[in-house]
Amino acid sequence: MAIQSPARRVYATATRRAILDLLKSEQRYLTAAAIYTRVQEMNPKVALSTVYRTLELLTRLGTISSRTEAGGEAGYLFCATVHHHHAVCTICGHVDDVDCAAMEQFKAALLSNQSFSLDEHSLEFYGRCIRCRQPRRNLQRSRP
Amino acid sequence: MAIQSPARRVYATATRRAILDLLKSEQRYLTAAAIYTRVQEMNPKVALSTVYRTLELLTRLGTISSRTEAGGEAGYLFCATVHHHHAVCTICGHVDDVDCAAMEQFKAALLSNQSFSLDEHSLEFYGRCIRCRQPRRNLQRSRP
DNA sequence: CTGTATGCAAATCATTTGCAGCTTA
DNA sequence: TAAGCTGCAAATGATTTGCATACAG
Repeated sequence: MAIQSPARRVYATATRRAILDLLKSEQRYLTAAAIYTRVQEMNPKVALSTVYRTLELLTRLGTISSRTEAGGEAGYLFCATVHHHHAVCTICGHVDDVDCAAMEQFKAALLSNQSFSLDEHSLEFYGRCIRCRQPRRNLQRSRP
Repeated sequence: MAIQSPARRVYATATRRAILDLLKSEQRYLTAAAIYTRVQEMNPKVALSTVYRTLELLTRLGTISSRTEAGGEAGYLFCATVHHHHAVCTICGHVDDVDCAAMEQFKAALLSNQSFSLDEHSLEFYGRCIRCRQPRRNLQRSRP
């Protein structure tokens, strides 16, 4: 049997709260560096390593998820639900959730077409969100 | 109008051929380090930087595609076709192509449900390929 | 020959880690 | 008061780059 883990306590510090609040409010992927910049506005003494440690903690707790962005940097997103997909706006970066009902269809087809037994899948959509579909009022911003 | 690029010549060297052949034969994602090891068996003098430069070239030419693996390293796969998806065997790493006919369905649903205009999507499947579905004869190998 | 490719070594860049001092519960 | 955090500085590890030399066409 597995050895029982010592049930480590987790403290709610100001920096941790700030990082989580930031990710909650921005509904899009943010890099560690971008988060660091924003959190420094609050407390200039925070260290980048603390940001990384916090992001690692939140990921481990299942509170946020991450993915690798184009340049090789990691992007972090507040997203609590268990399994779902993302619709990522290519203009403002806004992320919405999408369910995956139709996936069962794929699963059956895969099994009969190429005898592939589907266990997991990862799916992400890229396009223009409702606000960015009207050119005039889009939220375009520099992707940090 | 855009400035005409100088149409740089591309040489077919032994190292480049070896890397491409390797990726063609292994139908799964390989890391730069793994490729480097294999290519060294042929010519011990190759440099890791040459491997990276070749992978960058092949990616730019659209001959291979890459993705970020779990540990943060990049994995490279020979895959010439334009748009499709992958069925990745979680046991042996073998990658097969899958088309995405049913995606049009998602597209319509996304547009009507959340006014999201779908331009691109990325989708990857994880499961057991035909050979690994029989426990006796599976091809399990260390994932480089 | 001339433009390209390569090996080598040094430089980057994102991320991680060791440690001593500071905080939270 | 502990058990956990944090800042700082140094260590990693993957990938990139400068440069002088070797090679393909």
